[in-house]
Amino acid sequence: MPELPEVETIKRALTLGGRGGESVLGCQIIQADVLWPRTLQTPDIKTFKSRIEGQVIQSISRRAKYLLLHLDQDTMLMHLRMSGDVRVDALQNPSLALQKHDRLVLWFANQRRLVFNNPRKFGRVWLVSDPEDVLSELGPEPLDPDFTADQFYANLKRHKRQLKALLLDQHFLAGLGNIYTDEALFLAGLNPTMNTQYLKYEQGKRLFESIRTVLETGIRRNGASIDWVYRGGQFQNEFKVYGRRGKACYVCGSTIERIIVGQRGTHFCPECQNTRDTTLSMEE
DNA sequence: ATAAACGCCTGACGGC
DNA sequence: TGCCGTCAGGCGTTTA
Repeated sequence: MPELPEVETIKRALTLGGRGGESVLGCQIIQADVLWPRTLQTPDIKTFKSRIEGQVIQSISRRAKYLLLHLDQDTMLMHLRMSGDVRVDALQNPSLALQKHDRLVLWFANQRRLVFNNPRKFGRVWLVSDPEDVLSELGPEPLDPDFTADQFYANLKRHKRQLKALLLDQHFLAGLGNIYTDEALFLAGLNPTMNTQYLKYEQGKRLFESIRTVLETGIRRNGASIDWVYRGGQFQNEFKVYGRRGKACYVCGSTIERIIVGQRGTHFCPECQNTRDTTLSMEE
């Protein structure tokens, strides 16, 4: 489910309230329950429960697709992977039933609870004293004001890979997923299969700006809501290529295609995104 | 270095 | 109705 804008939306809701829940800042954890043991990446359940109980949520942040709850002593990190979601329940009725696929619960002292729901069980939670233990291998944050188009292009040119596969690599750039990558490549007019070795500076700069534009638009729309999981986002109404196989391109009217790139379903306009590798051009 | 195949999971959807 | 294949917002490991 979540890419950078969706996790950012959840972060803001947990910080400021919204999405049907209240802010969890200042909430003290009185008990933790792990309903699906493999949710916990580290430490073991017994240590997790004893360490987290009593700590207060001091602040909340996001790094790439990770959500970070900063506690008194430790940081709890969550990665939602494909189908994770986080909600806050107010317990007017103390026995309010948990929901299907709830995997981890933090019970607060003020009659609330934070629940990690995760149908496909891919999501993971960490409790560590130093979040860098988990985050140290991540690439740059695309919206970091100190990250520049020149740096992005220089990084691109250190690889000879299919462009989309590189953008999805979290070591290269941290936060893009399948939807926003397809949308950014369309906005930049670049073919997802082209090799980065043929990318010109102007193309790289335009890609950098397109990535920022789609991420910022996604955040402004509170992320995208698709499939059976609803989070109140609206960005799905602005998809230009994702999920539009067989439909007409809004720009040129060509039929949007779906191919596989880097093991992922990939949507693009063959006319607007007809950049191609030099080698392929010579073969044609 | 790059990339493919596969594993991890549940559920929705379309075709027959 | 059931059954079946396909697809799904991610990522780690293993294998070429």
